[in-house]
Amino acid sequence: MNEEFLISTPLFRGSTPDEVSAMLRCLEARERSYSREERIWHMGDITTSIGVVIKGSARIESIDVWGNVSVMNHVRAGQLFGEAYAASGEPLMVDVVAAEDCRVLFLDVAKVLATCSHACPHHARTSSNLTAAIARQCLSLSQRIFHSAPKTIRGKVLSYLSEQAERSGSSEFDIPFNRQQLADYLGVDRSALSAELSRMTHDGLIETNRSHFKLIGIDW
Amino acid sequence: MNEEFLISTPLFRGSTPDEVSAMLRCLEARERSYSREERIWHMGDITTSIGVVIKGSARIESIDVWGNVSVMNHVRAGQLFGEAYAASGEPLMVDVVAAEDCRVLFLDVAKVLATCSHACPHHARTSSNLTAAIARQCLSLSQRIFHSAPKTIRGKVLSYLSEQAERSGSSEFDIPFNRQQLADYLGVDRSALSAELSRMTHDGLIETNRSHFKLIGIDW
DNA sequence: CGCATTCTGTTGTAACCACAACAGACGAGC
DNA sequence: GCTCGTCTGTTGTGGTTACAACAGAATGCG
Repeated sequence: MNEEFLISTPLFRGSTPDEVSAMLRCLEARERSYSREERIWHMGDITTSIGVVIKGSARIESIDVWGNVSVMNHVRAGQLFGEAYAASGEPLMVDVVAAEDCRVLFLDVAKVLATCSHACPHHARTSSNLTAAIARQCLSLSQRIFHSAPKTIRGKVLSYLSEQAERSGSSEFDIPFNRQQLADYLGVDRSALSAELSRMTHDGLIETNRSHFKLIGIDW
Repeated sequence: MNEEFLISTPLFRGSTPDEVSAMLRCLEARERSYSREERIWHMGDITTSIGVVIKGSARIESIDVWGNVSVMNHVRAGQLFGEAYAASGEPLMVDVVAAEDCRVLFLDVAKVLATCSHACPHHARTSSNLTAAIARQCLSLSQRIFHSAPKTIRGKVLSYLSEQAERSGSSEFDIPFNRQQLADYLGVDRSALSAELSRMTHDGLIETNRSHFKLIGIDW
Protein backbone atom coordinates (compact mmCIF):
# COMPACT_ATOMS: atom_id res chain seq x y z
CA MET A 1 0.00 0.00 0.00
CA ASN A 2 1.10 3.53 -0.66
CA GLU A 3 1.63 5.15 2.74
CA GLU A 4 3.51 8.05 1.16
CA PHE A 5 0.38 8.96 -0.75
CA LEU A 6 -1.93 8.42 2.21
CA ILE A 7 -0.14 10.89 4.48
CA SER A 8 -0.93 13.56 1.90
CA THR A 9 -4.67 12.91 2.19
CA PRO A 10 -6.92 14.84 4.56
CA LEU A 11 -7.69 11.71 6.53
CA PHE A 12 -4.12 10.74 7.41
CA ARG A 13 -2.58 14.19 7.37
CA GLY A 14 -0.17 14.68 10.27
CA SER A 15 0.90 11.07 10.57
CA THR A 16 4.12 9.40 9.46
CA PRO A 17 4.17 6.54 6.94
CA ASP A 18 5.00 4.10 9.72
CA GLU A 19 2.11 5.29 11.82
CA VAL A 20 -0.18 4.92 8.81
CA SER A 21 1.03 1.36 8.29
CA ALA A 22 0.28 0.54 11.90
CA MET A 23 -3.15 2.12 11.68
CA LEU A 24 -4.07 0.31 8.49
CA ARG A 25 -3.45 -2.99 10.21
CA CYS A 26 -5.30 -1.82 13.30
CA LEU A 27 -8.24 -0.66 11.18
CA GLU A 28 -8.34 -3.80 9.06
CA ALA A 29 -8.22 -1.71 5.92
CA ARG A 30 -9.14 -3.37 2.64
CA GLU A 31 -8.36 -2.27 -0.86
CA ARG A 32 -10.17 -2.93 -4.14
CA SER A 33 -9.94 -1.85 -7.75
CA TYR A 34 -12.80 -0.84 -10.00
CA SER A 35 -12.97 -0.23 -13.70
CA ARG A 36 -14.54 2.80 -15.34
CA GLU A 37 -18.30 3.11 -14.77
CA GLU A 38 -18.30 0.15 -12.39
CA ARG A 39 -20.67 0.58 -9.47
CA ILE A 40 -18.86 0.79 -6.14
CA TRP A 41 -21.94 1.16 -3.94
CA HIS A 42 -25.65 0.98 -4.70
CA MET A 43 -28.46 3.16 -3.50
CA GLY A 44 -30.10 1.55 -0.46
CA ASP A 45 -26.91 -0.15 0.73
CA ILE A 46 -26.03 0.31 4.35
CA THR A 47 -22.32 0.79 4.75
CA THR A 48 -20.13 0.74 7.83
CA SER A 49 -17.04 1.70 5.85
CA ILE A 50 -15.73 4.88 4.39
CA GLY A 51 -13.94 4.87 1.05
CA VAL A 52 -10.66 6.60 0.32
CA VAL A 53 -9.94 7.07 -3.38
CA ILE A 54 -6.32 6.05 -3.93
CA LYS A 55 -6.22 6.37 -7.69
CA GLY A 56 -8.69 7.62 -10.28
CA SER A 57 -11.93 9.24 -9.21
CA ALA A 58 -15.55 8.48 -8.48
CA ARG A 59 -18.93 10.07 -8.94
CA ILE A 60 -21.72 10.29 -6.38
CA GLU A 61 -25.03 10.26 -8.19
CA SER A 62 -28.62 9.24 -7.84
CA ILE A 63 -31.13 7.93 -10.32
CA ASP A 64 -34.85 8.26 -9.79
CA VAL A 65 -37.51 5.85 -11.00
CA TRP A 66 -37.85 7.71 -14.28
CA GLY A 67 -34.16 7.43 -15.03
CA ASN A 68 -33.31 11.04 -14.24
CA VAL A 69 -29.73 11.25 -13.10
CA SER A 70 -28.57 13.77 -10.52
CA VAL A 71 -24.83 14.08 -9.94
CA MET A 72 -24.20 14.98 -6.31
CA ASN A 73 -20.44 15.25 -6.34
CA HIS A 74 -17.17 14.15 -7.84
CA VAL A 75 -14.53 12.58 -5.63
CA ARG A 76 -10.86 12.91 -6.59
CA ALA A 77 -7.88 10.82 -5.51
CA GLY A 78 -7.11 11.41 -1.86
CA GLN A 79 -10.69 12.31 -0.99
CA LEU A 80 -13.26 10.33 0.94
CA PHE A 81 -16.75 9.17 0.18
CA GLY A 82 -19.51 7.63 2.26
CA GLU A 83 -18.33 9.29 5.48
CA ALA A 84 -21.73 10.76 6.21
CA TYR A 85 -23.65 7.56 5.54
CA ALA A 86 -21.22 5.39 7.45
CA ALA A 87 -21.10 7.75 10.41
CA SER A 88 -24.87 8.07 10.63
CA GLY A 89 -25.81 4.50 9.77
CA GLU A 90 -28.42 5.60 7.23
CA PRO A 91 -28.90 3.72 3.97
CA LEU A 92 -27.33 5.31 0.89
CA MET A 93 -29.55 7.73 -1.02
CA VAL A 94 -27.01 7.63 -3.87
CA ASP A 95 -24.91 5.40 -6.06
CA VAL A 96 -21.13 5.61 -6.09
CA VAL A 97 -19.64 4.96 -9.54
CA ALA A 98 -16.04 4.81 -10.72
CA ALA A 99 -15.60 7.83 -12.99
CA GLU A 100 -12.40 6.23 -14.31
CA ASP A 101 -10.44 3.10 -13.45
CA CYS A 102 -9.74 3.50 -9.78
CA ARG A 103 -8.50 1.95 -6.58
CA VAL A 104 -10.29 2.43 -3.30
CA LEU A 105 -9.27 1.83 0.29
CA PHE A 106 -12.09 0.91 2.68
CA LEU A 107 -11.91 1.60 6.41
CA ASP A 108 -14.40 0.67 9.09
CA VAL A 109 -15.83 3.95 10.34
CA ALA A 110 -16.44 2.68 13.87
CA LYS A 111 -12.80 1.63 14.16
CA VAL A 112 -11.62 5.01 12.91
CA LEU A 113 -13.81 6.98 15.28
CA ALA A 114 -13.38 4.75 18.31
CA THR A 115 -10.68 5.88 20.70
CA CYS A 116 -8.37 2.94 20.37
CA SER A 117 -7.04 2.69 23.89
CA HIS A 118 -4.19 0.26 23.42
CA ALA A 119 -1.91 0.83 20.49
CA CYS A 120 -2.36 3.92 18.36
CA PRO A 121 -1.87 7.43 19.75
CA HIS A 122 -1.99 8.87 16.22
CA HIS A 123 -5.38 7.21 15.93
CA ALA A 124 -6.97 10.14 17.75
CA ARG A 125 -5.64 12.52 15.12
CA THR A 126 -7.05 10.42 12.31
CA SER A 127 -10.39 10.31 14.08
CA SER A 128 -10.49 14.07 14.31
CA ASN A 129 -9.34 14.32 10.69
CA LEU A 130 -12.37 12.26 9.77
CA THR A 131 -14.70 14.61 11.57
CA ALA A 132 -13.15 17.53 9.72
CA ALA A 133 -13.57 15.67 6.44
CA ILE A 134 -17.26 15.11 7.11
CA ALA A 135 -17.58 18.81 7.88
CA ARG A 136 -15.93 19.72 4.59
CA GLN A 137 -18.29 17.33 2.87
CA CYS A 138 -21.15 19.49 4.14
CA LEU A 139 -19.52 22.55 2.64
CA SER A 140 -19.06 20.73 -0.64
CA LEU A 141 -22.77 19.90 -0.73
CA SER A 142 -23.57 23.50 0.12
CA GLN A 143 -21.56 24.62 -2.86
CA ARG A 144 -23.32 22.18 -5.10
CA ILE A 145 -26.56 23.82 -3.92
CA PHE A 146 -25.22 27.28 -4.69
CA HIS A 147 -24.26 26.20 -8.19
CA SER A 148 -27.74 25.01 -8.99
CA ALA A 149 -29.46 27.96 -7.30
CA PRO A 150 -29.27 30.56 -10.11
CA LYS A 151 -32.35 30.61 -12.28
CA THR A 152 -30.63 30.61 -15.66
CA ILE A 153 -28.23 28.07 -17.12
CA ARG A 154 -25.69 30.81 -17.67
CA GLY A 155 -25.83 31.75 -14.00
CA LYS A 156 -25.32 28.15 -12.91
CA VAL A 157 -22.45 27.62 -15.32
CA LEU A 158 -20.67 30.79 -14.22
CA SER A 159 -21.14 29.90 -10.57
CA TYR A 160 -19.61 26.48 -11.16
CA LEU A 161 -16.78 27.59 -13.42
CA SER A 162 -15.80 30.40 -11.08
CA GLU A 163 -15.37 27.97 -8.25
CA GLN A 164 -13.37 25.59 -10.41
CA ALA A 165 -11.09 28.42 -11.51
CA GLU A 166 -10.57 29.49 -7.93
CA ARG A 167 -9.88 25.94 -6.82
CA SER A 168 -7.32 25.42 -9.58
CA GLY A 169 -5.77 28.83 -9.02
CA SER A 170 -5.96 29.62 -12.71
CA SER A 171 -8.43 30.95 -15.24
CA GLU A 172 -7.71 27.87 -17.33
CA PHE A 173 -8.58 24.44 -16.00
CA ASP A 174 -10.14 21.03 -16.63
CA ILE A 175 -13.37 19.88 -15.07
CA PRO A 176 -14.02 16.25 -14.08
CA PHE A 177 -17.31 16.03 -15.98
CA ASN A 178 -18.34 15.54 -19.55
CA ARG A 179 -21.29 17.57 -20.85
CA GLN A 180 -23.94 15.13 -19.70
CA GLN A 181 -22.48 14.87 -16.22
CA LEU A 182 -22.07 18.61 -15.89
CA ALA A 183 -25.70 19.02 -16.90
CA ASP A 184 -26.72 16.46 -14.29
CA TYR A 185 -24.62 18.26 -11.67
CA LEU A 186 -26.16 21.63 -12.44
CA GLY A 187 -29.62 20.17 -12.87
CA VAL A 188 -30.17 21.25 -16.47
CA ASP A 189 -30.67 19.67 -19.87
CA ARG A 190 -27.54 18.63 -21.71
CA SER A 191 -28.39 20.08 -25.09
CA ALA A 192 -29.51 23.32 -23.48
CA LEU A 193 -26.21 23.40 -21.62
CA SER A 194 -24.25 22.88 -24.83
CA ALA A 195 -26.19 25.64 -26.51
CA GLU A 196 -25.59 28.02 -23.62
CA LEU A 197 -21.86 27.24 -23.60
CA SER A 198 -21.82 28.09 -27.30
CA ARG A 199 -23.53 31.39 -26.64
CA MET A 200 -21.15 32.18 -23.80
CA THR A 201 -18.20 31.46 -26.08
CA HIS A 202 -19.76 33.69 -28.72
CA ASP A 203 -20.27 36.41 -26.10
CA GLY A 204 -16.60 36.21 -25.23
CA LEU A 205 -17.09 34.97 -21.68
CA ILE A 206 -15.35 31.62 -21.97
CA GLU A 207 -13.39 29.36 -24.25
CA THR A 208 -13.94 25.65 -24.07
CA ASN A 209 -12.96 22.42 -25.67
CA ARG A 210 -14.51 19.30 -24.20
CA SER A 211 -13.66 19.34 -20.50
CA HIS A 212 -11.13 22.15 -20.78
CA PHE A 213 -12.32 25.63 -19.90
CA LYS A 214 -10.91 29.13 -19.86
CA LEU A 215 -12.57 32.09 -18.25
CA ILE A 216 -11.98 35.26 -20.25
CA GLY A 217 -11.32 38.63 -18.72
CA ILE A 218 -10.44 37.38 -15.27
CA ASP A 219 -7.00 38.19 -13.90
CA TRP A 220 -5.20 35.94 -11.48
CA MET B 1 -30.37 26.12 31.90
CA ASN B 2 -32.63 23.33 30.87
CA GLU B 3 -30.62 20.15 31.20
CA GLU B 4 -33.74 18.02 30.96
CA PHE B 5 -34.31 19.39 27.49
CA LEU B 6 -30.69 19.10 26.47
CA ILE B 7 -30.43 15.37 27.18
CA SER B 8 -33.19 14.89 24.61
CA THR B 9 -31.10 16.54 21.88
CA PRO B 10 -28.86 14.59 19.51
CA LEU B 11 -25.78 16.30 20.90
CA PHE B 12 -26.23 15.38 24.55
CA ARG B 13 -28.14 12.15 24.08
CA GLY B 14 -26.92 9.45 26.42
CA SER B 15 -25.87 11.75 29.24
CA THR B 16 -27.59 12.49 32.54
CA PRO B 17 -28.70 16.00 33.53
CA ASP B 18 -25.86 16.20 36.04
CA GLU B 19 -23.30 15.23 33.45
CA VAL B 20 -24.68 17.85 31.10
CA SER B 21 -24.37 20.49 33.84
CA ALA B 22 -20.77 19.53 34.38
CA MET B 23 -20.04 19.63 30.66
CA LEU B 24 -21.67 23.01 30.14
CA ARG B 25 -19.31 24.48 32.73
CA CYS B 26 -16.37 22.62 31.24
CA LEU B 27 -17.31 23.85 27.73
CA GLU B 28 -17.92 27.42 28.81
CA ALA B 29 -21.31 27.35 27.18
CA ARG B 30 -23.07 30.65 26.58
CA GLU B 31 -26.70 31.31 25.91
CA ARG B 32 -28.42 34.13 24.05
CA SER B 33 -31.89 35.06 22.92
CA TYR B 34 -32.90 36.42 19.54
CA SER B 35 -36.12 37.88 18.29
CA ARG B 36 -37.88 36.90 15.09
CA GLU B 37 -35.91 37.68 11.92
CA GLU B 38 -32.88 38.78 13.92
CA ARG B 39 -29.59 37.78 12.35
CA ILE B 40 -27.66 35.27 14.46
CA TRP B 41 -24.64 34.94 12.19
CA HIS B 42 -23.63 36.76 9.02
CA MET B 43 -22.19 35.42 5.82
CA GLY B 44 -18.42 35.70 5.92
CA ASP B 45 -18.18 35.30 9.69
CA ILE B 46 -15.71 32.77 10.97
CA THR B 47 -17.13 30.88 13.89
CA THR B 48 -15.50 28.59 16.38
CA SER B 49 -18.81 27.77 18.06
CA ILE B 50 -21.71 25.57 17.22
CA GLY B 51 -25.24 26.67 18.01
CA VAL B 52 -27.88 24.55 19.72
CA VAL B 53 -31.42 25.81 19.28
CA ILE B 54 -33.08 25.64 22.72
CA LYS B 55 -36.36 27.27 21.82
CA GLY B 56 -37.88 28.52 18.60
CA SER B 57 -36.17 27.81 15.29
CA ALA B 58 -33.74 29.27 12.81
CA ARG B 59 -33.27 29.45 9.08
CA ILE B 60 -30.02 28.93 7.20
CA GLU B 61 -30.08 31.03 4.06
CA SER B 62 -27.89 32.93 1.67
CA ILE B 63 -28.40 36.11 -0.27
CA ASP B 64 -26.46 36.87 -3.42
CA VAL B 65 -25.49 40.31 -4.66
CA TRP B 66 -28.73 40.67 -6.62
CA GLY B 67 -30.82 39.97 -3.54
CA ASN B 68 -31.80 36.44 -4.52
CA VAL B 69 -32.46 34.42 -1.40
CA SER B 70 -31.73 30.73 -1.19
CA VAL B 71 -32.96 28.88 1.89
CA MET B 72 -30.55 26.08 2.73
CA ASN B 73 -32.28 24.57 5.71
CA HIS B 74 -34.54 25.06 8.69
CA VAL B 75 -33.27 24.23 12.18
CA ARG B 76 -35.75 23.23 14.87
CA ALA B 77 -35.40 23.28 18.64
CA GLY B 78 -32.91 20.66 19.76
CA GLN B 79 -30.97 20.76 16.51
CA LEU B 80 -27.56 22.21 15.77
CA PHE B 81 -26.28 24.73 13.28
CA GLY B 82 -22.85 25.84 12.22
CA GLU B 83 -21.25 22.47 13.03
CA ALA B 84 -19.71 22.13 9.60
CA TYR B 85 -18.30 25.64 9.50
CA ALA B 86 -17.00 25.52 13.05
CA ALA B 87 -15.41 22.12 12.56
CA SER B 88 -13.73 23.07 9.29
CA GLY B 89 -12.79 26.64 10.18
CA GLU B 90 -14.15 27.98 6.89
CA PRO B 91 -16.01 31.30 6.75
CA LEU B 92 -19.80 31.07 6.60
CA MET B 93 -21.28 30.94 3.12
CA VAL B 94 -24.70 31.58 4.67
CA ASP B 95 -26.63 33.73 7.09
CA VAL B 96 -28.36 32.26 10.13
CA VAL B 97 -31.62 34.01 10.96
CA ALA B 98 -34.10 33.48 13.79
CA ALA B 99 -37.25 32.14 12.13
CA GLU B 100 -39.14 32.94 15.34
CA ASP B 101 -38.16 34.28 18.74
CA CYS B 102 -35.56 31.84 19.91
CA ARG B 103 -32.89 30.96 22.43
CA VAL B 104 -29.56 29.53 21.39
CA LEU B 105 -26.79 27.81 23.30
CA PHE B 106 -23.28 28.29 21.92
CA LEU B 107 -20.50 25.77 22.50
CA ASP B 108 -16.88 26.01 21.47
CA VAL B 109 -16.39 23.30 18.87
CA ALA B 110 -12.74 22.71 19.76
CA LYS B 111 -13.68 22.11 23.36
CA VAL B 112 -16.42 19.69 22.38
CA LEU B 113 -14.21 17.70 20.05
CA ALA B 114 -11.07 17.73 22.20
CA THR B 115 -10.64 14.71 24.38
CA CYS B 116 -10.88 16.39 27.73
CA SER B 117 -8.39 14.35 29.71
CA HIS B 118 -9.15 15.50 33.24
CA ALA B 119 -12.77 15.77 34.22
CA CYS B 120 -15.45 14.56 31.82
CA PRO B 121 -15.72 10.93 30.76
CA HIS B 122 -19.11 11.64 29.15
CA HIS B 123 -17.33 14.26 27.10
CA ALA B 124 -16.18 11.58 24.65
CA ARG B 125 -19.77 10.58 24.02
CA THR B 126 -20.77 14.16 23.31
CA SER B 127 -17.84 14.50 20.96
CA SER B 128 -18.93 11.47 19.01
CA ASN B 129 -22.52 12.72 19.08
CA LEU B 130 -21.27 15.87 17.40
CA THR B 131 -19.60 13.90 14.64
CA ALA B 132 -22.83 12.01 14.07
CA ALA B 133 -24.72 15.30 13.96
CA ILE B 134 -22.40 16.68 11.31
CA ALA B 135 -22.93 13.51 9.31
CA ARG B 136 -26.69 13.87 9.53
CA GLN B 137 -26.27 17.47 8.42
CA CYS B 138 -24.75 16.12 5.20
CA LEU B 139 -27.78 13.92 4.67
CA SER B 140 -30.06 16.86 5.28
CA LEU B 141 -28.26 18.86 2.60
CA SER B 142 -28.48 15.89 0.27
CA GLN B 143 -32.21 15.83 0.74
CA ARG B 144 -32.46 19.52 0.04
CA ILE B 145 -30.67 18.76 -3.24
CA PHE B 146 -33.12 15.98 -4.07
CA HIS B 147 -36.05 18.28 -3.46
CA SER B 148 -34.80 20.84 -5.92
CA ALA B 149 -33.72 18.26 -8.51
CA PRO B 150 -37.05 17.62 -10.28
CA LYS B 151 -37.52 19.79 -13.34
CA THR B 152 -41.07 20.93 -12.62
CA ILE B 153 -42.41 22.84 -9.64
CA ARG B 154 -44.94 20.10 -9.02
CA GLY B 155 -42.18 17.52 -8.84
CA LYS B 156 -40.22 19.58 -6.36
CA VAL B 157 -43.26 20.24 -4.21
CA LEU B 158 -44.25 16.59 -4.10
CA SER B 159 -40.70 15.56 -3.26
CA TYR B 160 -40.63 18.00 -0.37
CA LEU B 161 -44.12 17.33 0.94
CA SER B 162 -43.61 13.58 0.81
CA GLU B 163 -40.58 13.87 3.04
CA GLN B 164 -42.39 16.15 5.45
CA ALA B 165 -45.30 13.73 5.65
CA GLU B 166 -42.95 10.84 6.31
CA ARG B 167 -41.06 12.81 8.94
CA SER B 168 -44.25 13.77 10.74
CA GLY B 169 -45.70 10.28 10.42
CA SER B 170 -48.93 11.63 9.05
CA SER B 171 -50.43 12.75 5.76
CA GLU B 172 -51.38 15.99 7.49
CA PHE B 173 -48.69 18.30 8.83
CA ASP B 174 -47.32 21.82 9.11
CA ILE B 175 -44.21 23.05 7.37
CA PRO B 176 -41.83 25.60 8.89
CA PHE B 177 -41.89 27.89 5.85
CA ASN B 178 -44.22 30.48 4.45
CA ARG B 179 -44.74 30.58 0.68
CA GLN B 180 -41.77 32.81 -0.02
CA GLN B 181 -39.42 30.70 2.09
CA LEU B 182 -40.69 27.46 0.59
CA ALA B 183 -40.10 28.92 -2.86
CA ASP B 184 -36.56 29.92 -1.85
CA TYR B 185 -35.96 26.45 -0.44
CA LEU B 186 -37.15 24.72 -3.62
CA GLY B 187 -35.47 27.27 -5.86
CA VAL B 188 -38.59 28.50 -7.65
CA ASP B 189 -40.60 31.70 -7.95
CA ARG B 190 -43.11 32.37 -5.20
CA SER B 191 -46.05 33.28 -7.40
CA ALA B 192 -45.39 30.31 -9.65
CA LEU B 193 -45.34 28.12 -6.54
CA SER B 194 -48.66 29.52 -5.34
CA ALA B 195 -50.17 28.91 -8.74
CA GLU B 196 -48.89 25.35 -8.85
CA LEU B 197 -50.23 24.64 -5.33
CA SER B 198 -53.61 25.88 -6.54
CA ARG B 199 -53.49 23.56 -9.51
CA MET B 200 -52.47 20.63 -7.29
CA THR B 201 -55.38 21.37 -4.96
CA HIS B 202 -57.69 21.53 -7.95
CA ASP B 203 -56.28 18.22 -9.22
CA GLY B 204 -57.07 16.65 -5.85
CA LEU B 205 -53.47 15.95 -4.87
CA ILE B 206 -53.28 18.11 -1.77
CA GLU B 207 -55.20 20.39 0.53
CA THR B 208 -53.48 23.38 2.00
CA ASN B 209 -54.07 26.41 4.12
CA ARG B 210 -51.07 28.62 4.74
CA SER B 211 -48.39 26.36 6.21
CA HIS B 212 -50.71 23.44 6.84
CA PHE B 213 -50.72 20.68 4.25
CA LYS B 214 -52.54 17.43 3.66
CA LEU B 215 -51.55 14.86 1.10
CA ILE B 216 -54.60 13.23 -0.45
CA GLY B 217 -54.83 9.55 -1.30
CA ILE B 218 -51.92 8.42 0.82
CA ASP B 219 -52.52 5.88 3.55
CA TRP B 220 -50.48 5.77 6.70
C1' DC C 1 -62.39 49.08 15.41
C1' DG C 2 -59.51 51.07 11.89
C1' DC C 3 -55.19 51.12 9.81
C1' DA C 4 -51.00 49.48 7.98
C1' DT C 5 -48.32 45.63 6.83
C1' DT C 6 -47.53 41.18 5.43
C1' DC C 7 -48.89 37.12 3.14
C1' DT C 8 -51.16 34.64 -0.45
C1' DG C 9 -53.40 33.76 -4.83
C1' DT C 10 -54.35 35.27 -9.71
C1' DT C 11 -53.34 36.57 -14.29
C1' DG C 12 -50.81 37.80 -18.56
C1' DT C 13 -46.58 38.06 -20.95
C1' DA C 14 -42.03 37.37 -22.25
C1' DA C 15 -38.13 34.62 -21.52
C1' DC C 16 -36.14 30.48 -20.79
C1' DC C 17 -35.66 25.79 -20.88
C1' DA C 18 -36.62 20.71 -21.70
C1' DC C 19 -37.16 17.64 -25.20
C1' DA C 20 -36.42 15.40 -29.45
C1' DA C 21 -34.06 14.65 -33.51
C1' DC C 22 -30.11 15.04 -36.04
C1' DA C 23 -25.24 15.83 -37.82
C1' DG C 24 -20.59 16.25 -37.23
C1' DA C 25 -16.39 15.48 -34.26
C1' DC C 26 -13.82 12.52 -31.68
C1' DG C 27 -11.73 8.31 -29.97
C1' DA C 28 -11.06 3.29 -29.50
C1' DG C 29 -10.19 -0.92 -31.54
C1' DC C 30 -9.23 -3.73 -35.43
C1' DG D 1 -7.32 3.75 -42.58
C1' DC D 2 -11.86 2.22 -41.46
C1' DT D 3 -15.84 1.35 -38.56
C1' DC D 4 -18.49 1.82 -34.72
C1' DG D 5 -19.93 3.91 -30.62
C1' DT D 6 -19.77 7.91 -27.82
C1' DC D 7 -19.68 12.74 -27.14
C1' DT D 8 -20.85 17.34 -28.47
C1' DG D 9 -23.16 21.09 -30.86
C1' DT D 10 -27.33 22.75 -33.46
C1' DT D 11 -32.01 23.73 -34.23
C1' DG D 12 -37.10 24.15 -33.67
C1' DT D 13 -41.10 23.67 -30.88
C1' DG D 14 -44.02 23.34 -27.10
C1' DG D 15 -44.30 23.67 -22.32
C1' DT D 16 -42.97 25.69 -17.93
C1' DT D 17 -41.46 29.19 -15.43
C1' DA D 18 -39.93 33.89 -13.93
C1' DC D 19 -41.45 38.35 -13.51
C1' DA D 20 -44.45 42.11 -12.61
C1' DA D 21 -48.54 43.99 -11.08
C1' DC D 22 -52.50 43.66 -8.54
C1' DA D 23 -56.40 42.25 -5.26
C1' DG D 24 -58.06 40.06 -1.41
C1' DA D 25 -57.15 37.69 3.08
C1' DA D 26 -54.86 37.52 7.31
C1' DT D 27 -52.29 39.58 10.96
C1' DG D 28 -50.53 42.92 14.22
C1' DC D 29 -50.98 47.24 16.53
C1' DG D 30 -52.54 51.50 18.38
